[in-house]
Amino acid sequence: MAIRIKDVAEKAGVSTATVSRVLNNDPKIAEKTKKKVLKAIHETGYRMNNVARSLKTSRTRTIGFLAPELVNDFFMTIAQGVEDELKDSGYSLIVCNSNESSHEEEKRIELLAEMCVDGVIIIPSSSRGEHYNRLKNMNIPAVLVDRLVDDFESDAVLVDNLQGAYKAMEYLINKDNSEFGFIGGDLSLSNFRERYEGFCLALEYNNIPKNPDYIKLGDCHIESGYKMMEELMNQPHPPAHIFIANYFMHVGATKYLTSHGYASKAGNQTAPVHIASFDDMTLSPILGFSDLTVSQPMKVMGREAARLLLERISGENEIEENRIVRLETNLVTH
Amino acid sequence: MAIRIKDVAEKAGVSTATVSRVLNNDPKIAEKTKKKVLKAIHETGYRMNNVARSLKTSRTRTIGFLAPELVNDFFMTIAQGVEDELKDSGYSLIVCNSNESSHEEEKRIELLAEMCVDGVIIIPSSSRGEHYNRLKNMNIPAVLVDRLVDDFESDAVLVDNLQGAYKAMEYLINKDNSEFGFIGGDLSLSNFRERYEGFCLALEYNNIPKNPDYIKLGDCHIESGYKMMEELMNQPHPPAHIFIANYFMHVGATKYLTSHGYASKAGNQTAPVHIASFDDMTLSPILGFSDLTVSQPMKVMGREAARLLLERISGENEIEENRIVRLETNLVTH
DNA sequence: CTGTTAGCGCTTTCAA
DNA sequence: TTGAAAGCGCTAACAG
Repeated sequence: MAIRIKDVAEKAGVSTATVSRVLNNDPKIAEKTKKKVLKAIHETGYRMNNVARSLKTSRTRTIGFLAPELVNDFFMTIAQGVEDELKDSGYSLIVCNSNESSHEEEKRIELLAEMCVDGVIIIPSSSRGEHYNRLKNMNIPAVLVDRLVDDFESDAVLVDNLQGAYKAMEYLINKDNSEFGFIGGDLSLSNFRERYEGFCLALEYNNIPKNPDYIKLGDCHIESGYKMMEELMNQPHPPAHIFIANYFMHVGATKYLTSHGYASKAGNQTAPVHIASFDDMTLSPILGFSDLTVSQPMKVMGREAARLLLERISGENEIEENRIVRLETNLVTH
Repeated sequence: MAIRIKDVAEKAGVSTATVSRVLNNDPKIAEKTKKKVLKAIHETGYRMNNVARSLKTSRTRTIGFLAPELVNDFFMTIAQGVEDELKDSGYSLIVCNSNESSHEEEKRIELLAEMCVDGVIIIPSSSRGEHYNRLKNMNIPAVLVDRLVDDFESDAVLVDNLQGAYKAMEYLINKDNSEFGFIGGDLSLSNFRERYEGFCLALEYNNIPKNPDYIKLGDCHIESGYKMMEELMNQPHPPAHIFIANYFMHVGATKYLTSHGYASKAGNQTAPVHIASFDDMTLSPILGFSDLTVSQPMKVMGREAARLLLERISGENEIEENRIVRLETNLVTH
């Protein structure tokens, strides 16, 4: 039905091998033949069948990107970074959704393996990583982004979460060292744990007592942020400053405050709470109650992940050890 | 290197054909043989090579999803809807980014065609659709979502944009029929044009004059929304009510107002402007100055698109005409 | 520089 | 119910 290499060969009066060579930019081909073939390709409207090529070469020139959610600017900005880096490499990205479930994640990985992707970039959906080993068995290189997992070792791109949280806390403490609350995600996830450690360290260093009632752990979603903020504000004496370890929880917390009639900082300084949070997103500037965020270099994270992966795939310099790239965060004031 | 069907066949003491039959749930296979094969599959850790299968069957069981941006909750929620619908069909989704460029879009379509996807769902990046015809040539069914394009006909899933805008305007007008501003995107895009028409119709019907100075057209991004709002507010007599035809422009407009010290509706009604906008997103409730949005059923749009596409792919009932599904919008007050 | 040819791993007639 | 064998469309020795 579709035009095959054979049709082009016949039209150009050459062999299929020659057409294939033209298609693959083989240098040792006569300029004249090349022209002839190119003309035939154009006239027939021939398009490569990548499935056939992949079967032969056992390379698909595709990379899988597995994120816990699609509707998530943080993950998708990282994906965009990956794409940017891949753009000129001839590789294309297959974006998949693990739906925040280890089980779904496992199924997706199987699928990507069956599709014979050349490599995979994963934003882990939990701290469980044992099922990633299927990739190792199949010799498919993987790079983790944002967090590490148990029972699986590979290249990874992370940010300095501890340092980021610490710096933000330092900023808050310098303004006013009263009580500090913390809203965060599951501490079994490496990134959240590190941010919590940064929070604690800053308090310790400044001799500020840590009040357990002020520590609220949820699940890094808007709804959870809302709930955690509610619990915090419903205390007899809520903390004046709150560090939120994740953008979406920050959004949820803001929703709570807004919908309960709290006045934001707009214009006055009588706001009931003062928030600093991890992640600087497009909407961060319009989140009231907050003028400080810890910005992660999302695109760079994606680019780095792609770079590490392409190096593994090309396999030029047999890399033995697992490489962990730690990127710096930036404080952003609004 | 990897285990092939042949290895399994040898282990089980049957032919490759038999293994293949087991793999494909062929009913006419002896229960005993099946058990034997399954055991061998399990013991060898065999995994299907989908590339080889696809070459043979010329079906990849993959669907391409092409959106102008990845970092866009609107597009990604639609993608999520597509995934939801596809979940139990054995098809998987390849999410691609056209980067809001017709040219990139064309390249992506080529790529998807080369990857031999079984169908494509497209959110067009512009009103140009002529390059989509390559899909028709290759007999790859396509479904458009969100907007129509010139020079290409296919199934499509849209919302009733005109009606949505009209309803929102009606709501605003009922509260106070003074001056109305409009901030929107490129009117060559069918969705924005329809929303503009709804805006105009509502004014006409209520005998409210349309002031050309109050009509601002940008490019449906945050920055543009900011700029358009700036232009509106810098007029000697800015309109009191503004309809914004897109969520991201609404965000930008809000950014402008917030960063220029305008007090939002929180608590008082002295806000300088009153905004209604298209799209109801998670953050819509915390956008000040606004208590009304037109909600598009994003997930349903995705599901419908997937449904239409799968019908085309299965090709059971040779559908002749192009089907346009128009979904209703909902007014949401915050 | 170009052609011949042997598969890549799978499915699917056809024959047994 | 199972096996033998012929390809799907492409690439890569190898030979010329």
